[in-house]
Amino acid sequence: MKLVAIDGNSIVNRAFFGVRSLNAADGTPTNGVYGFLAILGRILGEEAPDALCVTFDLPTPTFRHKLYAEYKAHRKGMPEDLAVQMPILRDVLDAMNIKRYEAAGWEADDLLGTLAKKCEAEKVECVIVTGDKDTLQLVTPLTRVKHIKTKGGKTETVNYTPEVFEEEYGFQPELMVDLKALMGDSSDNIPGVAGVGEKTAMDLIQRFGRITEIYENLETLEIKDPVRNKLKSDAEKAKLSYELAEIRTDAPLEFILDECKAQKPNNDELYTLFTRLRFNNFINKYNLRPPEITGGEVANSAIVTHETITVETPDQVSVLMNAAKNADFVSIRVEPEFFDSVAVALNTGLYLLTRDDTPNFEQPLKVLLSGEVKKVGHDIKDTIRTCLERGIETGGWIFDTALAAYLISPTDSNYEIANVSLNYCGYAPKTSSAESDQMSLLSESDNSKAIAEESFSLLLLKEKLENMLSEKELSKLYYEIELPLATVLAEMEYAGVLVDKDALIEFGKTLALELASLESSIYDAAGEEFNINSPKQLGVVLFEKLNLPPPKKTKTGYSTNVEVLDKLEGKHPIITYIKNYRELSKLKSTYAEGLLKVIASDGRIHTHFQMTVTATGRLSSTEPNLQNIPVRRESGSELRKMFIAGEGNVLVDADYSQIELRLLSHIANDPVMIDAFKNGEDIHTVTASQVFDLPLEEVTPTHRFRAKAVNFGIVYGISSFSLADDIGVTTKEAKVYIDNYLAKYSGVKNYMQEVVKTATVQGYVSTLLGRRRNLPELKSSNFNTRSFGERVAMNMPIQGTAADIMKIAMINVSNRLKSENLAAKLILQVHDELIAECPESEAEIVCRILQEEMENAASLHVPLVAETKTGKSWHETK
DNA sequence: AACGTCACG
DNA sequence: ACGTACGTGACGTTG
Repeated sequence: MKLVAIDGNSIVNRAFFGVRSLNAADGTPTNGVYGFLAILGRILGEEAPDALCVTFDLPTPTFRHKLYAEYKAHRKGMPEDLAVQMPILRDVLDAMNIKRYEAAGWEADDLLGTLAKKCEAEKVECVIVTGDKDTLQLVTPLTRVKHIKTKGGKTETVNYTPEVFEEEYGFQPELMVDLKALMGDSSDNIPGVAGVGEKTAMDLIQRFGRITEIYENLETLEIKDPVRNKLKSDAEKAKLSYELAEIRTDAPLEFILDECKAQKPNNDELYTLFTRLRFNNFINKYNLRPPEITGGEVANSAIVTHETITVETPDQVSVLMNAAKNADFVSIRVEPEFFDSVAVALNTGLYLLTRDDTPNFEQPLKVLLSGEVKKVGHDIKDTIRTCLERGIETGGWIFDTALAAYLISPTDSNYEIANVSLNYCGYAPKTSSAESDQMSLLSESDNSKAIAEESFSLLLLKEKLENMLSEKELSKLYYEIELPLATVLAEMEYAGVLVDKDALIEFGKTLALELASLESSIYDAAGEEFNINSPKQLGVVLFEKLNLPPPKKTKTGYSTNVEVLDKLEGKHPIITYIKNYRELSKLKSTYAEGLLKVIASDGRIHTHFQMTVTATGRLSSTEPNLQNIPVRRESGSELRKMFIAGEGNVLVDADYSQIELRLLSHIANDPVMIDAFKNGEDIHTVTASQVFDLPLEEVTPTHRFRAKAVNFGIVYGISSFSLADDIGVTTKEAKVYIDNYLAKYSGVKNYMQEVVKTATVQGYVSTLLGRRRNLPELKSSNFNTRSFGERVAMNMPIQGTAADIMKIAMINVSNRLKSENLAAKLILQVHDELIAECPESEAEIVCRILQEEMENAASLHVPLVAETKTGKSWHETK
């Protein structure tokens, strides 16, 4: 029989300092709880105990040593960020059904001592898990102390058995109290004997044992007189220190081994907690399932029971269709893959239509998806795209719960129905997507049940989220930008981009040949064969075998990234080969081969634009990512020749010129910068002339290059170190540039200060259009975290406003193309660049539309400028 | 799954 | 003294 007793305070403290900053959805710090659970998992794996408990100090302890209360009072208080996590940890442990021990006025060490003693009495093995060494005095053959320490981000454990202890200290564990009595412990405010430190104390204990022995024979001991005198004058202190250091074993706790024995966690409570804390990996680890809806929880809703009615007769169909058409709105979920079932929730009931059960299924399905029925969906862009692919006309989408949840809190990690529902309505439906891994194992009826549950929860969510949007003044942004954009994006994805498949295959082959040749050159130069793609192996070859000087290290070893290689170039021929190899191998794997895999049967690539991913409001692109197709280097732009227009078509490419800096000038209301843009000047040259105090015509390319880096740096929330690193000057020099910049652009300086200040007070930043990002980081006690928050506060309004403006432009372009009956279609967006494909005959008008709509998407203190170009390939438009 | 690397704005 | 720019996604290696 084995009990593991965890020193809760000590372990959570260690976890708090060892785990990077983490936050729950509402910004509450959670890293201590997270780390605690990680350590707990590890312990359980190592020890496989029969029973488990955790001890805690109570928040307001009354000290048992009244005389020395002042010592304890000095003890450093817990950081606020950790203190708020303590009740959460208690809740988590309770939900896990793990026994907690705490007693007013008793410290964790005493509780552990008491537990250990009771175990001894029952001949139960006891493992004390702790992060400090105070409890080592408890070690016996039956009681072991598992000491956890963090070393360079990794946690190490030492198991103190009596043998291990004696090996390290040279005396028996029970003498630990005596040691402390002599040497003291500042962290526990044990005074000890003045002038006696660890060395002397160890020596005394090793030679003479107990302090009682030492004091009884003080005059005759073989020790130096100064030590003897110190011991003599602090005899009283030593005695008191002994009492302080001795862990008591008589705490009033009722230890019942059975209560500590392994019990199942409370699924519903733990799932709810972990979701709130955003501990998704623990949800998986403990196999937790979303709580199921019970009658009681939904009693307040319009639907008292959420029993699903399967629509099976023509009569039922027509009744439902009438109700749906006349309702203010319904909510809807469609089985995503085959559209084989659709669930509709109304205020009057929850209905399921399936291809198998519902007569003439396609007909009601089409009506429900059409503009005739006003409806709420979740991730409607996806549904709309599927409708387009299946030739189903669609419209009437008045709300998207995923988009709403994103606007309310854009930093959440996922917006699946179960999560959103749990966050905002307090329960989670059984979902189809959350169990996607087991999708194939789900029977058809389970799947249908899932979408029915989902549609039901959307109904509840809509009301809640709509209120929150309006509270946070996000409604305009939501209804005028995000919601209409979903349709535009669905159409863009559906249109896709044509690629020259044969050319791409050829490109891949050419790359393969060049790579093979580089590979043998590299092996020759290295004198051995190794995996060039492994940074680890490459590091060994470069810095150990070839003895090149390693300029930089990463956490795990040598850094071999391109900056490092640049510094090494010329020192050995292998470097150039490796740089070329890296460049080509990236092209081959990510682009040549990667893109080939996703060319659809129509010869086009249909990316997925994600609307709920970025913290700033930008889109992202996946499967494949078409927003990071190479362009900067020669070899990469080759690739853009393969992104082409269809037969008789051209690509029209429009991009904003310096949109972020223009927005900075506007938002900061900086007269110098605004002037520069109004006069149509080159902003980097102007900045160079400001920073280096030169007339415009004396600005050299180097000046301009550095000024450009400063401009970027300002937008990102600059630091002199990084700027220096970026442009290769000293930190000191970089600082001069920045100071000059801020002196000349005083509006910018002022804005940067103000935005951080306001964000700290409000807890969020926002764009011109009202998009928000919460910034719990600004309240962090950690310097790095806080600095990060400050940079984000400076950057998000700029990047985010640019994203908002581009979204407006996209909606307006899309509308114009339709209202002017053009065949042109938008096909891509790359943050500040918008690409359409159209018949050659439309090229001119489409250019004009793109330019006009992009430039007129917002009215600022400076003009917005968009430049357009036409070509048969993406390469030609550059 | 985490890391290092590198592609883009 | 800290550790260093904002926002993304994909790939290959490694533990």
